[in-house]
Amino acid sequence: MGTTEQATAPEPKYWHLRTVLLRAIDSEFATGQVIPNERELASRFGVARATLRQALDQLELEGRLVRRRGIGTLVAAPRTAVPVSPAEEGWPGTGRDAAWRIVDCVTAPPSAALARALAIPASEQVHTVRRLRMTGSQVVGTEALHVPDSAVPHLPGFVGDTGRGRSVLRQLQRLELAGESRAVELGVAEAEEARLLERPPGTPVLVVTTQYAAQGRIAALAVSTYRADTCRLTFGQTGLVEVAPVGAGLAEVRTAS
Amino acid sequence: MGTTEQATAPEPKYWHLRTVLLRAIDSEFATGQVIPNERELASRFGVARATLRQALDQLELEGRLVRRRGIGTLVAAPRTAVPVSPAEEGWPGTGRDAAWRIVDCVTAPPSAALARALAIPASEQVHTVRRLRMTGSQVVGTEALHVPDSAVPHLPGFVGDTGRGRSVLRQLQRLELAGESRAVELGVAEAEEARLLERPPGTPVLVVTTQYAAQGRIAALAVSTYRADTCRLTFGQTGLVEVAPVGAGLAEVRTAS
DNA sequence: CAGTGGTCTAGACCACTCT
DNA sequence: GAGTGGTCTAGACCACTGT
Repeated sequence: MGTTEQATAPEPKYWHLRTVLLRAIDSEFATGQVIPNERELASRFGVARATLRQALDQLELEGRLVRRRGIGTLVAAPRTAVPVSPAEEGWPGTGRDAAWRIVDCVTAPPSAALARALAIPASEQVHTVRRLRMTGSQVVGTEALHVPDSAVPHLPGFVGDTGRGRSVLRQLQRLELAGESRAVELGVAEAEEARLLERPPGTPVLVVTTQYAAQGRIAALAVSTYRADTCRLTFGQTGLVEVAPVGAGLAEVRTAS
Repeated sequence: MGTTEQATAPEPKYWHLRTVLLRAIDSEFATGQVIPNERELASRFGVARATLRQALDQLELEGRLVRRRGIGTLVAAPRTAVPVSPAEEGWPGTGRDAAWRIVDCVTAPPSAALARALAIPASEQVHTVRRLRMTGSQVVGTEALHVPDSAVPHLPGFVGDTGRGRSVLRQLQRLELAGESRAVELGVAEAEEARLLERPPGTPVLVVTTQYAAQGRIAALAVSTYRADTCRLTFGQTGLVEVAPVGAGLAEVRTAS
């Protein structure tokens, strides 16, 4: 039997369109190339623009298309692998490599939720370092690194925002890292985050929550958000074998049988 | 040139709606409760139904709402933590715990992409075990575990689909696991996958690609997909400290400053 | 300026679930 | 059958980018 089950599957138009467009961009377009505009495509396929946009929304979510207002819709580059693990991002990314860029550092009492997550009394001050994760000159992620004051007792007095941030990171680095546990989930970027990521609000992001344990307590809690459209997070034991750049071929592998 | 122009931020209606609705479901509704229907909400807020739906789409993507056709829109339960690491999901999940359920197992030559990813010649047979990841009786993920024939040479002759699947897993378990590397990215569920996840096509999923290394080669490649709406993937060194159930409080922590 | 994607409207019909 | 979310239409205007 073929693909012709009809009984029960009235495939929505937008889903069919997505499939057709996906095939098209895979075979007829190169990375970075502009595809025809939405009104053109809609009329070409004989659907309303809203319906076509539904299909494009899907492909954008999959990281296959990028839409730029005033410009057009482009075929996206394969997602960039972003290493997320002690070795690469380390305690600090102390500036040795340019992977992280400190935005600022504020010291304040924790919110209730934060105090709970850090397992500290609400009265203890918390240093929050805001950083940007860079890939070359591209911002791909943001991070809020929350550090209880007691974990980094020896901070210098008068330095700027980023200066204190650097000090916090250096202090952390001196601690013996006993372990870390992570969680990854899907979220959307709100106003401030979206601005830092240079994306509109509502942009889907991968949210990574990391608890760093040292000296039998939680030494830091990092909440990082990465652009879901352009990032593939890699958790390498940096093992023997390189993670194959499955990238765009991933769909192939997923559906291979 | 500065990125800090503010001028005017004409916040879209749907984004404002999302914020309002989010506050409402946080304060006035309990998990599992149905919120007013879309037509009702749209007229209450004085917007078109399509605009309201845009706001609901966002909240659904964030895992805060669940929409059920014919029923209504419900406040979603906090995401369930799904452990993803050797200890918990092991080579096998050999059936000892009910976390995985084998669907079937097919043996066939690999696609070009798969052969490349496994670093084997295209002529070698590959066993592909399809499994479902369970949380209680809920299906939260699917997996295609690709194993080169040469990694599991001692398979029994005549057993059913799931029987061979079990054998493959058992064989893998006997290998010494040298390391594994993972990647996580956002994807959408296509037809077959969507069916297994009991969701419509296009459902956002977290795609986890794992390479298992043993005996200096790639012993297996797993491509797992987890429902992004209901899952929080945890990568525990199963360290000292439990990952705090930041869950719904995560937003708080993210925006805390 | 013209052209692009982003937002929004006011309808319509369909598929599904429950009673 | 009544009520829900899912899909789709044919328009409109806005915000942004290039020239």
